[in-house]
Amino acid sequence: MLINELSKKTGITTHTIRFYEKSGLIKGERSNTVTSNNYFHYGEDAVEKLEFIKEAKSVGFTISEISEIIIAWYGDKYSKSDKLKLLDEKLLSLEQKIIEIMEMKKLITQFKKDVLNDEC
Amino acid sequence: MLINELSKKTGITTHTIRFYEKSGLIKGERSNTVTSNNYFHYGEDAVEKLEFIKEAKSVGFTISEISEIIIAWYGDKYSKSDKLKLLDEKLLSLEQKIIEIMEMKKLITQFKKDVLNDEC
DNA sequence: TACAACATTAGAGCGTAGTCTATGCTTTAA
DNA sequence: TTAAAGCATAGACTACGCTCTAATGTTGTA
Repeated sequence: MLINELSKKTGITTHTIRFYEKSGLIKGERSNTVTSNNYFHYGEDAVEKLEFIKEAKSVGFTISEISEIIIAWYGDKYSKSDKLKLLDEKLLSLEQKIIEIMEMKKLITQFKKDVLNDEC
Repeated sequence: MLINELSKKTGITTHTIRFYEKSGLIKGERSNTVTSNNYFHYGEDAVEKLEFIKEAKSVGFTISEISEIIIAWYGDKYSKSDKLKLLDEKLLSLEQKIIEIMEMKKLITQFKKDVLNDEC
């Protein structure tokens, strides 16, 4: 599919898709049969990756972290054990985020008590 | 205390403290007895707020969200019930973040399985 | 064949959250 | 008393993650 269709399928603008492509998160391919243009073609993997990027962004991963995960997931740059190591690190960082959020919940719950008791 | 001491106590640079002050997150006071300078003085509340800001940032709250929370916590701009409502909203958004992180954990765990099974 | 719709690249602009520099005044310690 | 350290303000600069514009070429439908 071309970029416009990819955009419609994912709800991500073509501008942003191109930005992600420049950032190395996804990769379109030029047809080796068509020579009249230099349009990029995308497969279902691009849809999958873009959906992943949306979710990964919402949990606070940066573009470069997302890039690492995608390379560990799809790429052939790392060895199997390196991929697993990287993914485990990301799982750990997610655990850490949950802990921090729990602590923040406690804090805000305490703020609520303070408000109720007129302590500030 | 003056800004330098506040900085040392919290580990936040004076530049960033001033940035937070401009953003309305903390507020120093000028002494009404000293007239030879216009230095800002900070109390323990500033330390408390800055520590909170650090934690709130790490869970992904923006400056303007943090500002809202601090106003609900310390300020007298909102009514009691408005404060509680705002804090409850923030608690809900934290619950939502946890759910998203759980989903991301599932995804990455699946990626690990894919890697192990050479499925990508 | 005209023209709208879509493709590409390069590069400018923007909001957020700092980070740093310059300038000038004040305080403090030698 | 003088030099170093600290304080204030204004404004420039930076990184990240987009977002948009301009210029130009291609495709598809009336």
